[in-house]
Amino acid sequence: MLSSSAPTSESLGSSARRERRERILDATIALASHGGFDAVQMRAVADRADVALGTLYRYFPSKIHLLVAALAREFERTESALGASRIEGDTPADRVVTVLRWTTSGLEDDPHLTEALTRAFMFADRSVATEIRLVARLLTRIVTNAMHPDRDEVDDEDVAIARVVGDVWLASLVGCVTGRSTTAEAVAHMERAVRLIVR
Amino acid sequence: MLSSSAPTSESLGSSARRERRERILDATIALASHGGFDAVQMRAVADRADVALGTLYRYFPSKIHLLVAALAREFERTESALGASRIEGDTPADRVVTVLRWTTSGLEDDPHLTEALTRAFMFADRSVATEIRLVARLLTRIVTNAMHPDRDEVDDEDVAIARVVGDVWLASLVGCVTGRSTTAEAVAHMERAVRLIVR
DNA sequence: GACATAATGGGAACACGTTCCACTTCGAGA
DNA sequence: TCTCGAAGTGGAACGTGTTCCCATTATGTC
Repeated sequence: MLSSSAPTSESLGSSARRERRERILDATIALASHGGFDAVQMRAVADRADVALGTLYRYFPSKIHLLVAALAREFERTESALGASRIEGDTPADRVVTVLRWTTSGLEDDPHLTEALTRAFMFADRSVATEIRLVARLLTRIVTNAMHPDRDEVDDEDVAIARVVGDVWLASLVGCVTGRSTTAEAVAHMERAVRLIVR
Repeated sequence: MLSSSAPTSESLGSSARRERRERILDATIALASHGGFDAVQMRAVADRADVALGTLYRYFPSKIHLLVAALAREFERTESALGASRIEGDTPADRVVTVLRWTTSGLEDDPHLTEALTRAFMFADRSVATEIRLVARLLTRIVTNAMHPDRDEVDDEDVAIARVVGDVWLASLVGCVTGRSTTAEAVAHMERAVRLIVR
């Protein structure tokens, strides 16, 4: 348990463990991408990642944990991709819209994946609180960063605004996934909401 | 199928059918209220409503349909309860906050029920679109009505605002259910959001 | 190198949502 | 009243998430 390397953050243990974890998440994304939430079957993930079912459950205690962890990894990648480039737009609202568009287009390229990750996020219960919080924090940070790319610190008000934007974003995703609205409608709704909220 | 009475709206058929439907929804609410989403087990619902499992599935093609239908019924009752009384508050924002508080307190009295209904709503997929749309419409109408209790017609802008409020409300519910925030925090967040959005 | 401990593999078993089927009951029209 | 089709009953059976068990393999210690 308390082995050598711990360069990142958590007690992820050895590199073999980390590799296996990555393999599992890769398999999850691949299956989700192909057939959505229902296609992410635990036995299929285990097969594809070349681990036993019991091992999969040792890494991720439920299908929801697994999918939310996959979502968190995607978000981390999105954030670092965004961090690298300047965000287009003159006003905070413009930049937020840009970021949301960018993120959303990434998602609409892969509707199955979006469906799987969104539904997992929405279906999660308290036992997934840690992972959920991680995702929520990432989302808020992405938005506040779009609002004030230069600032390192943001005030309370900005966080509240960013959370509202995040709420609308999630609700819009749910709207798409549940077939209540098309992607275009969802994007339009988000834009309108941002113009209402951010200034 | 095309029997006698159809006094309300849909093709609900005979009164025996309607009674059975009500009994099923009652059983659903009772079980959800007691033990949340997981306690709403189809066999248990069928037992409690005194119908066979197959009959239950004839009325509601899945657990999610069942729970979303129950949510819709609760919303309809909420709306008619609200419609009866004047809403306190001098400004649109105040009235919206009042309504949300009222609705939310109703829900927080019964956290299990809230959890069950919220998770069902969030987990729904396209096949539940009809019921989902019904709930969304009710929610929007409740908010727009709070904004303009006197008006019968509302403009496009108001609907957009109401939808954002609804989004925040749903996201806040999810936040509670997933243990990301306490009820008090959720209410505070909603209030702040409404002040930002409605004027 | 031998050992203790933890991690993994393989697979059976269980729970609950869902489907299916054979049989019975109900209700409306001849 | 009789008949026929629709609706309901009871229960078996299937799929998938989840748990459990134990033999096997890695990992770190002496």
